Amino acid sequence: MKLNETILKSPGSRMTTQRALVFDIISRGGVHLGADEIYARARRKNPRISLSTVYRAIGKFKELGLVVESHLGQEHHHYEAGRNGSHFHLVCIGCGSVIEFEYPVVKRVRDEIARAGGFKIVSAEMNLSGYCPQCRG
Amino acid sequence: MKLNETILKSPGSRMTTQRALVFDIISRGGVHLGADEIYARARRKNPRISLSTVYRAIGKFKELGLVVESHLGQEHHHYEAGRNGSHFHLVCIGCGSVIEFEYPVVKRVRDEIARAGGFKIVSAEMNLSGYCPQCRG
DNA sequence: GTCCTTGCAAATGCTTTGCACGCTG
DNA sequence: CAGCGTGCAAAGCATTTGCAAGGAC
Repeated sequence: MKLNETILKSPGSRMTTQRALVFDIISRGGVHLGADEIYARARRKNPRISLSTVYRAIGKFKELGLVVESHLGQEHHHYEAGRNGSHFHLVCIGCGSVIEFEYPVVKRVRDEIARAGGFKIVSAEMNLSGYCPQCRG
Repeated sequence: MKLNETILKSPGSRMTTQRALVFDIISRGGVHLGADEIYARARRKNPRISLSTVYRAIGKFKELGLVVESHLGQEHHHYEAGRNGSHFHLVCIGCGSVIEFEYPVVKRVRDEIARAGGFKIVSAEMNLSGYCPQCRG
């Protein structure tokens, strides 16, 4: 598990059961979880955990690069554990399911843009929305 | 101007001075404007306009496809007038400026994904963040 | 004249913060 | 045992909504 190492390396950060729990949930969550869902699942293991702790844990993980935030739909944020930006999301307008695509296009664009404009790209996000095979028609 | 025709064509929608004003501001706003900025500019022309009217106007324009909403940064939404999804945004983490790129990649991905997965893509958005030539180093 | 739109104020939903106590390193 | 992390409650923002009055067609 990467959490322990990373947290302990970062000066002034401590390892707690709450953080371990939140990180575990985000890592396992195949789908992209919202803060509320992470909170709900966390309470099943630790009923005393608070929503602010969930948010603060997520914030720390983002800061350490362990978790990536994405903006699916127009609603709240979604989180997923350590990936390196070469995939993107496809949200079905019909059923709300999120399909994840691995695709080198993000990296490709990244390189081309960086070369063309002198930009240093730090992160890339791509979101498509439409209808999945079941929902279209 | 496309606003009049489009509004009048759509059944049960009416043309008002407030809507004209809001649409004009979004159209001219070279940068991508947030609701608060649109509101601020609108008040300079019409001090009695309310923020809810701005939001409702934007909502109507989105519905009619006249305006596109994007999620730059993690903050609030930004709006821009009628484009056809073949461009994307690059946000500088240093100075906050938004650079807009025309690039056929979105269309390309769209077609490939649609073919591969049986998806019908309705809209696509791509956001990159990083450092512009002035801010990096 | 009908009924869509506006303005105001209050409500909502997600996220953040202040503060005293608890626990990690 | 110093100081970061937690829980609770309350605050903060962007956005939405209810309602009566106003305006477009």
